[in-house]
Amino acid sequence: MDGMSASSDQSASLASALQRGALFAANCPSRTVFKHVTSLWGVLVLIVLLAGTHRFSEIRRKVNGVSEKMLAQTLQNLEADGFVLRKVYPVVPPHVEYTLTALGEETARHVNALAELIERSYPQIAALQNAQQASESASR
Amino acid sequence: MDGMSASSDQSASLASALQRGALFAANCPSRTVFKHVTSLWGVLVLIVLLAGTHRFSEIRRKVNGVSEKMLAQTLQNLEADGFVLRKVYPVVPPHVEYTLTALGEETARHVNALAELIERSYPQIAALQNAQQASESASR
DNA sequence: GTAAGTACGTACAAAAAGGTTAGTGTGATG
DNA sequence: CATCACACTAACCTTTTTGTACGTACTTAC
Repeated sequence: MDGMSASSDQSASLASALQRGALFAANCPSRTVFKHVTSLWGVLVLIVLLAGTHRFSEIRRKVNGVSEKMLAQTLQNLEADGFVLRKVYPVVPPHVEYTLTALGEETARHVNALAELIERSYPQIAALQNAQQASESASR
Repeated sequence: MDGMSASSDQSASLASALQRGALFAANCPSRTVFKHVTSLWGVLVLIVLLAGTHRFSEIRRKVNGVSEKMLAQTLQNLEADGFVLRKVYPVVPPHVEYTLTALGEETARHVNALAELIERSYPQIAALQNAQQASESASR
């Protein structure tokens, strides 16, 4: 899928940019969806749900550091975008279950792969950052 | 005021959750790296650079809507994390080129796959959202 | 000589994200 | 009988992120 040289013509690059999708358009609604799934909490929720159906507080316990407010908001976004399914059991202590939809599962797998890649390469990244800091302070 | 006791109590559940990485730990540095690559501008820059080496203003023209400041910041982050390589030609009108590193290319491919998935499924998502809005206003 | 382009840095303002606290209503647990 | 757990919501406040405007040092084009 290469063959596209770095073109300097603006209309050509714009056309190719828009061909591949709307994400490159300035005020495009799919950017919002994208932010939902790539936000830190969105990512972690998706990965947790990849392991199966969870209740609200189960997710909260697994995703360390998320507040109830943020978790609720994240789940609402993911539900509205069709990534997770929310099932409410009308019992007296509330019981709500969250499950990935088919689209959510596919998305979560991509997200998980990306997360795993970054986690695996993090030691290397950290080493690089230390080296850069060292050379910076040496040049000063 | 909780969470500090987590280091001993939740360590068991943390261990299982964290087996595949540190992203689930509350204040883990790899979350920062993750945010760099999954931020909207980070994503779009990575995808643009997947097509090859670009100059600063070439990227700026392709990523519609990004300000110079944000683009500079994004590129600095991606460079510090080892995803992009910055090459400066010390000529009088400044000339700087940005290229993906090997790690950056692998990351960008993942990111691109995720972006393409979301773009492809966006029509479906938008339809769902319209349907949900319709049913909401009907129930009122 | 005036304007535009290049690759940023900086100061300030606006906006968004996120945290904290409190509250809901019942039911089980101590 | 008091507290906790559940699954949130609302109000309020702080922190972080992002945008805007401007400056730089120089060159090329008009």
